[in-house]
Amino acid sequence: MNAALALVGKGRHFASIGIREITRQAGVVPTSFYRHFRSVDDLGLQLVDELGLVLRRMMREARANVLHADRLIEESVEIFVAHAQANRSFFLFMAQGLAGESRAVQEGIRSEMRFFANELANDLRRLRLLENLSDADLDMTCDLVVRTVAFSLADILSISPDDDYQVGQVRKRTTRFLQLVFLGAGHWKSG
Amino acid sequence: MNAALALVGKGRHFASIGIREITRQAGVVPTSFYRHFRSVDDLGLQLVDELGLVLRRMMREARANVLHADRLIEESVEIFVAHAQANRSFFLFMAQGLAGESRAVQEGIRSEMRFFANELANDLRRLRLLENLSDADLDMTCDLVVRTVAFSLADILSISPDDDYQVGQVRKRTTRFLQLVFLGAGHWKSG
DNA sequence: ATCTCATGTGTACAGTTGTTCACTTGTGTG
DNA sequence: CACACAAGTGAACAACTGTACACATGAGAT
Repeated sequence: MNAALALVGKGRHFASIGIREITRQAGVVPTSFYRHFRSVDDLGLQLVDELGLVLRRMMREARANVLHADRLIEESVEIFVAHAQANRSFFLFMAQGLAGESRAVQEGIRSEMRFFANELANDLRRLRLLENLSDADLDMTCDLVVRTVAFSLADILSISPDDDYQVGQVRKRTTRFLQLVFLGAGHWKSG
Repeated sequence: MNAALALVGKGRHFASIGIREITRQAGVVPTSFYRHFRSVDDLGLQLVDELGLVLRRMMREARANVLHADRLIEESVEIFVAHAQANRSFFLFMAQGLAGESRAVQEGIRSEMRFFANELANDLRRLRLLENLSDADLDMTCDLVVRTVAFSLADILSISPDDDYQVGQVRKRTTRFLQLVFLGAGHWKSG
């Protein structure tokens, strides 16, 4: 799995990676692959599971470190960007998988995003934010938030992590996007 | 190019398609490929150009047919969904290319999206909508709108075009997303 | 001390890939 | 009519692919 991720991190697309390539990167003979996975798609599914762990770690850190309610968005975006850079290959895999070749992987990633959106909705309820929204509308808003952040992934991953200026730009833009969405949500009248 | 699109439409990922596969689908001998393209990436770039035409046609139709300013969002979404279904393979290619393997294709698609966002901003200015926004903030808003719509692509493309119920759901959700964004934009104070 | 079993190895095979080269063929232009 | 030329052909190549099978090895349990 690390080998596959490494290849993705080097710019390859998951859909174009083969068994031999993976085992070569892992420093192991091709036949060994079958000791662990039925196919490359199977490996992909297990990667999705691990991606879930990465996302959960990120959420936990966000919950622990976002202290000032008034800077909630900025700080969350900052944590997100930091995690995206620290787990570059994982998030590359995620971005690829969303429109990937394996229906199962696609569905898995989407399911992780739904989970993430649900958790976000719960957090907002707990913080007593956006109480003007019905449950369905809150879910809708969180869905939009998660999508927006996910799209920023593409921005982050396509620039160099060292380019502080560009990273700052992405961070600023993502923050504005979310502020806009929350502003809209604050004025939304459910029903 | 049609052959490549057809393969994408059948569920293959562009990054995993080879020359022989394309020519086989086209009913032509592999060597013929080189008469037209330097490489598969080259073909991808030309597909991006054609994608640009598709998008422009869509914009033109939207401008011609969106009559009632108060139903602007709904009607635009409807036209978008219709085009996404009518050009399924093209939009699949677009979704794949966003996180694809070829940097050039990636950049091309992004550039098309920027163009689209700019045109949208111009239209809104012409319609005297969102006049409370500075130019930069209007651009930002349009960027968010285009991203949101692009993400809905993934939803549309992953369901069957015949499943009217699901298509309706996607249409409704996308409309809500955009209403939320525009509501936020309407209350946004530039500067 | 022996057995089990997860992991890895080596060899093999048939099928596929990208690319090359010299060739045919049809079509429009001078 | 002759010619140029864009488009397609067929054979060939070495490199690579997925997968099968029998075999090695080392660690933990009995």
